[in-house]
Amino acid sequence: MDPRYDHKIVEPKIYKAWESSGFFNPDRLPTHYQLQPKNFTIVMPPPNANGRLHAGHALAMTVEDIMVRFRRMQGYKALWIPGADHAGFETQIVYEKKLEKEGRSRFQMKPDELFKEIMAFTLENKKHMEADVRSLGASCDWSREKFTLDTDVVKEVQRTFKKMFDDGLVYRGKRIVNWCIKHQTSLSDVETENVEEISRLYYFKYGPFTIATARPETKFADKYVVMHPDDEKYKAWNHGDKIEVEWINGPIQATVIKDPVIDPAFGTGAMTITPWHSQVDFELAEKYKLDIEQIIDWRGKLLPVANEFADTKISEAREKIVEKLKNKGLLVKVDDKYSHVVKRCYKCNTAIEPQVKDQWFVKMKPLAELAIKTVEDGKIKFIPENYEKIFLYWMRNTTDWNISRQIVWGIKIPAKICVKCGDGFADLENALRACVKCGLTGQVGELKEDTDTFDTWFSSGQWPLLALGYPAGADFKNFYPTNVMETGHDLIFKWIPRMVIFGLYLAKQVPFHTVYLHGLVNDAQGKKMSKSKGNVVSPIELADKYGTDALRMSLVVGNTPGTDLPLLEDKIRGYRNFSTKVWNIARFVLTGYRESSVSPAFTDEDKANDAGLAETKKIVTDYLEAYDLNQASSTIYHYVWHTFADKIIEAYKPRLAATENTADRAAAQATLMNILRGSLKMLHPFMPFVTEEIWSLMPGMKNQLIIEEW
RNA sequence: GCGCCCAUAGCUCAGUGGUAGAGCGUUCGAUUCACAUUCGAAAGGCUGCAGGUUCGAUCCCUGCUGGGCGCACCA
Repeated sequence: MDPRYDHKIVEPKIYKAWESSGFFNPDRLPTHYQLQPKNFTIVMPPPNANGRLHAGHALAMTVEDIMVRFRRMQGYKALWIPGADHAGFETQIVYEKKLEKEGRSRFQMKPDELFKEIMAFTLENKKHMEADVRSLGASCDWSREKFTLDTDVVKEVQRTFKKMFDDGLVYRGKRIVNWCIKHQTSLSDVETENVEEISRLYYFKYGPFTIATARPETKFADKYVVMHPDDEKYKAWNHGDKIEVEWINGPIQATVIKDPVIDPAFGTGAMTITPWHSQVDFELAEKYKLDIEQIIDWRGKLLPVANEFADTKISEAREKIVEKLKNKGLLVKVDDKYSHVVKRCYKCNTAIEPQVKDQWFVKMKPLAELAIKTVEDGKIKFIPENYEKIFLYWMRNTTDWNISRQIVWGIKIPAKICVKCGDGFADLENALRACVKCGLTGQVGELKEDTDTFDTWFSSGQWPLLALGYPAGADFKNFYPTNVMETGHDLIFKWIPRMVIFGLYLAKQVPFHTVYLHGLVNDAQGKKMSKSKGNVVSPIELADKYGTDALRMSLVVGNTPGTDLPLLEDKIRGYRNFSTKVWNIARFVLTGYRESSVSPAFTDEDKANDAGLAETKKIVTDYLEAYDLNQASSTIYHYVWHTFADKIIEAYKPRLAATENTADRAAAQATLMNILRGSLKMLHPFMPFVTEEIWSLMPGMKNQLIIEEW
């Protein structure tokens, strides 16, 4: 054996050997595995095809690989399906930046051309992502790899839409959406960030009232003034009263609305509403069937209703409008320390402009109820447990889900929209020619194709089904429901609920029995890694420096699910030393190894040490079965280093020093070999490379360690 | 405002109803030995604060203080 373990040479060699042996594919496992009736399945959360893996992926790959390798060695038909995510909005933004650099813009391109370009770009980059997954030692079945824009995936996602449309679970509706004026698309709530801001709160005279607003630029068409029904200050007015008001662009007639959503203690207790650009206002408008009018266009500029301010950006218009109101004597006061929360685009940080738009929505209530019941019945186990509470809390407070996106890089919504009445219809076969709804009233509604694409989570929510070939695929029959969904705890809202819902809705069964949520990997200071902060550490570079095994150990030892962890280089170095230790243990045991014809005479010490190994294995197995990777890995680590190396080997040195092949020497040697074998097996899921390499150097080993019996 | 989590060694974090552990760091010693090092030893903790349950609480409960995160809002 080489005096030093060189991971740079060994790792690629070993991974290649695993791939060519075919054991990542459960169908190609040796015979005794085929007899094992139990499956173990994990569907990999597909990494973005466009990017390299980050530290969070490294943790995910490590955790999932440990689970899969453990079960494979136990004799399960272990299936881990890799995937690649087209990552809709994310990727389109990356590509738009590229276009920007080249002096182009997506708004000057034909949608299908843009789509083709992004596809080529994505498929080209996908190789790098896959290489990263391999370098982390992931024992996933590449022959089953799925891309989220594979033809069958696209077709099935569209079929789901049709089914939901037929079942009345999706509807076309005018609703407030989160509109990003930069990206020219609506965003779901999880794609926006709430940022606390200090702004000015302006108080204006509005007829007999004083109203407060942070957004004077939206107020041109405000013609409803709202107050709480029980507010003593305003008891002189009744719901529906008409009043004459001198307003920004002259006198208008306003209507009094009384509604309990108003907080009498905020501002003056009276406000005017702008239903097109505010969620609450929109809801009021719906409730009382009020007129709604768009004030700000899709690019964030004022519309002609603003008269002389038309075509001005809202940020520029604000102070000018305040100035005008001040000159008209309508400005009462300004509070410049008003703290409130503003929604921003999670990608470009642009302030979200609430807009009313015709979009497709998923009716969440009945689906959420399905999910709640299933989880309450204990059909899905959360690790750590408290995430069940978070899941339920979110599911109980969910609102309808806007699934329309105005970007090309995604799965097209197979629908037709009526030009006349604005209603929409699912249309998979491109068969609809005229509006059904208008047809009922004897009119002809011309239809146009919906050019929008699905929110990425609409398709990724179906991923466990799609990756297994739902509904007709053999894998779906054999491997659904999967055992574990392992992903970051930040996806407890974004992804997990949608997968549960689609699983229950489409397959009538949970998509997975266990949800394992790992923490987020931060930098050494515990700060979130981000490109803008420049503190991103590549797991691939660290693995290159210290070995993948060392990186993997550092990510699981002392780390608990659900808790964020810092990526500490010192810690990785510590486990690099451990892999060196393992290598040297093997060197010591194997280089002194001599074939012996003498039958060994085992001592009490030997028996005690064999028993110690068995006991350790039992403990580790129990931990692994409970998905406690921290305890499992810590236990092995201490056993191998501080029991096997420090105590047992030291104690056996005199017995091995015998020059003759005595029965005692044979016993000592056999015992050490047995403990080495057992240790390598236990370590293999955690440190697959160094253990497999040592295993190949052991005398009389026919199989790869990856398929050795646990 | 609502919800969730955390508080343990210098740092980063585990853990358990029976007066606490790891990695890194620190100190001392050993090392021609399988060891890009390793081995042996040591120092270091009123387990955030105050109550309660218990024979016994770091662990379970309540409150408080201090942090983190998520959600939702009021113009």
